[in-house]
Amino acid sequence: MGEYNFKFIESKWQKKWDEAKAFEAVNGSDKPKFFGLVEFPYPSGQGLHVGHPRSHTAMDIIARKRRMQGYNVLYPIGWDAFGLPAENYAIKNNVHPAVITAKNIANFKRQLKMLGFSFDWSREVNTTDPDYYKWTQWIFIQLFKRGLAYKQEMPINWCTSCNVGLANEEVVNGVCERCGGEVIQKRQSQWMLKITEYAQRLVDDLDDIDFLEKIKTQQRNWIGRSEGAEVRFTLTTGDEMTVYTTRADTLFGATYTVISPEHPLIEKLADKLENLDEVKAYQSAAAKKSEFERTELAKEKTGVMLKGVKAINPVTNTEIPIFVSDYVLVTYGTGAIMAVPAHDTRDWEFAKKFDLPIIEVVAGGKDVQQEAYTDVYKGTMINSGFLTGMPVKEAIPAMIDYLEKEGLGKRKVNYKLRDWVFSRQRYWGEPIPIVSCEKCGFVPLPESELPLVLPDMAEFKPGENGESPLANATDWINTTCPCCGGAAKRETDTMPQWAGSSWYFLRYTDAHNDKALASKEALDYWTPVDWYNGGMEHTTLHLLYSRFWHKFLYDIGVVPTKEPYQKRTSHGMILGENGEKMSKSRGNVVNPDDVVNEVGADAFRTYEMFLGAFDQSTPWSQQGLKGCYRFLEKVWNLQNILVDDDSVSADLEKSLHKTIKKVGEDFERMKFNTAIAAMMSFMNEVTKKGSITKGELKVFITLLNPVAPHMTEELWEILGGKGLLSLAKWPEYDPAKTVDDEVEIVVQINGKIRDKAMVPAGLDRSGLEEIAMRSEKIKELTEGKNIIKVIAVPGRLINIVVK
RNA sequence: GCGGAUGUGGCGGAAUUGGCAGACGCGCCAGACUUAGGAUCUGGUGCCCCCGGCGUGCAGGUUCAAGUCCUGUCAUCCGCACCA
Repeated sequence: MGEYNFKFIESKWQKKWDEAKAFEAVNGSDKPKFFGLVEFPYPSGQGLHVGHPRSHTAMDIIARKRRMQGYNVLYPIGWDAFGLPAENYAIKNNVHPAVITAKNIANFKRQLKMLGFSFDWSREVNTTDPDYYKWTQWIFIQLFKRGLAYKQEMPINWCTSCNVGLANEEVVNGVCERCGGEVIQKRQSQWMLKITEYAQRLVDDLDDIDFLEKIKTQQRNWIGRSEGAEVRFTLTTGDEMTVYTTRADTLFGATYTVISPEHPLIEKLADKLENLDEVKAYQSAAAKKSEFERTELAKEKTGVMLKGVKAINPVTNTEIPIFVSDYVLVTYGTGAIMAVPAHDTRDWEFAKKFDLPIIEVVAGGKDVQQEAYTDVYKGTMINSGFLTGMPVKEAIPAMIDYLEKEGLGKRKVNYKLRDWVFSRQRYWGEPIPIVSCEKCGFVPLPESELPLVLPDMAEFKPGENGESPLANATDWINTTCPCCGGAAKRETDTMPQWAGSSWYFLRYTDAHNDKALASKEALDYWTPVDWYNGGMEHTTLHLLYSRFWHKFLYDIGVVPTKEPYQKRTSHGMILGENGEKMSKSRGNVVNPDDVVNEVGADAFRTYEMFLGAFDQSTPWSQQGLKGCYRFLEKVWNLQNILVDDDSVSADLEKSLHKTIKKVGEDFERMKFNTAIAAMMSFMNEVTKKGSITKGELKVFITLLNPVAPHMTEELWEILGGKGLLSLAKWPEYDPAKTVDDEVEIVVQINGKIRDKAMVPAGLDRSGLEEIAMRSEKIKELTEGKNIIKVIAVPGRLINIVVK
């Protein structure tokens, strides 16, 4: 027997799998399908970090097991390759981003191959490939044609030092990620996608899919649905303002109103305002505040009262002041609120600062002069006319009914979700396939002209005024209008990185189709994705965006399902050995290349799955890694005690069947650590026994194969197994052989363990009791005492309660 | 502030419905083999005042029985952050 030479074994089997096309999924198969998905990586210059293999190995285990169970498995991979780091690197080093991206992809590919994942490499996709982004552009055009993509002036992040527009991701703690310069808001025309149109469906359809509950919760919170009412206030000038509230019940307690600094009402009332200068000054001060300052100063309320105009509370008919304050957001509701200081913390703070009246309309809290009482579930209405005496929960609909009847307001649902800012003033992204024509406005390219290829440029620094680098590609920009044939200009903004990743999983089903993003047959067969594992950090970005795009594609008949992913799970982070997040600056980064070089891919994979609970963050441990290597080496060395016999021996049969059951079930629940622990236990038992038959070892390495595929494949060959182990049959267990004939039960007195006994497995309560009472130890301890009660739990314990 | 977690030996972590707390691995201790050991093998390893007690962040409660259920409280991490 040779030594455990993982280097030789691993490259040998990787080559064999490639040659045999062992992991290629089949389109047009009549087998049941399984579509397992992991997030395709952004090919960064740093190469793979240890977080990638955690997710990839987990899904690889599931995919390998499914394959052995007879499924037609699609486990694909690709590259989410547009994005800022490549572009920034390109600017700094004067290399084209395409060059650096190709180099990074080659490195990532080498690393992923070295880890032995059972990806179907024949379906590899790359978001920067024109054959791919042709369809990203195609989807954009469909969105545009249906009014879901529109251009609007929006504030963007502007670095005052680099003189350049920044994506949100580039603004860290309110300053420019690259230079640390101050970031302010600058208005610029931007492409937007109407994700808000799908808000309700994005919430509702969560009920039908199998996502981790915390993922659903996070998406629901992000979408932020709230039910309330819009209420119309008449002003003393005869004008009107509409406010949004979820607490219509408190209208009797509204003692002032507030509008946001950007609210159009200010413009409208301009001539009537006695303190217009003061108001204007406040507006411009608010506009100048950076996002950072606004959140920094969140606690301290500021504002200005509009002089010369008041609002009339529609139920009390009292005149109440109108304030302008930046604690009210123009982007939510109507940009105006009615303030009820007695029952809203923010209004209370504002009222205290400006010395405004606080009127209690819900009784049951503490003194509202001391703090706001905001509980919706308790409390009774007071000082509220026809609502007085009602509990809050009834008063809310009662008030809305009244407002609707009187024509003073109406029911209204609002969402926190905003439309998606889809423009980036950047080079390294998909060009937006729209031209702007003076006569025809925005015109989409005809589909026959796709892909609109990103022009090759030597200079891709962003423009002076926050324009995209593409603004310098004059030959490319100037074109003719597809509609009228006149002179027109191309859109110079590109799409964000989220564009290509919003539909990539669909492309895997039919990766080389040049007629459609994928054929109908392929989509019908493969979608939805059965199981998608990825990081929590994408929950309100990629995961939400791609659900939106998928629903849109469903609406226009491109995909057959409402939801893209049937099941979504998430893995915890791997921390540095010191328990901190891995980062270059902390110097605690573990490089997969080094690990594989030292202990091999199989030990690396095993440790990544063993180091802790899959869904939780856990620190890396070099010693722990060694432990997994030792385990594999011991498995390898079982050859030393091999008995040439294809049957399973009587004394290992039960353990083997129990292990099959445990490993299979634990894999499904992503309890990889306990599955591996069970295999370690089995191996320890074999070692203790001193021998293992060929038959037993074959079953055992089949179980281990999804975790450590190379070594088990080599052993399979040594044992004379037929074909590839990776394509062999997953073992089944006999439930009858997973239960012991005899079990140890404990005998307790008053809940404390006093004795143990081996009893037949099926023994009933009275049988157990009899055995317990016969025990010498128990006799002794219960002597002269009063037995009050005996609790017997078959298969577990007997508890004798004495006094 | 809101939302979501998490808290168990020296360490990473186990523990379906409440039913032997500490599986498995690391580390540590002892022994074996060795010229040698950061190799390998064997045995041991929660704590203590050790014939008996005590132990799952802390304080209570329910129960024959609580890591698990209930009430309160503290700590740490993550996400959102003036959303009316």
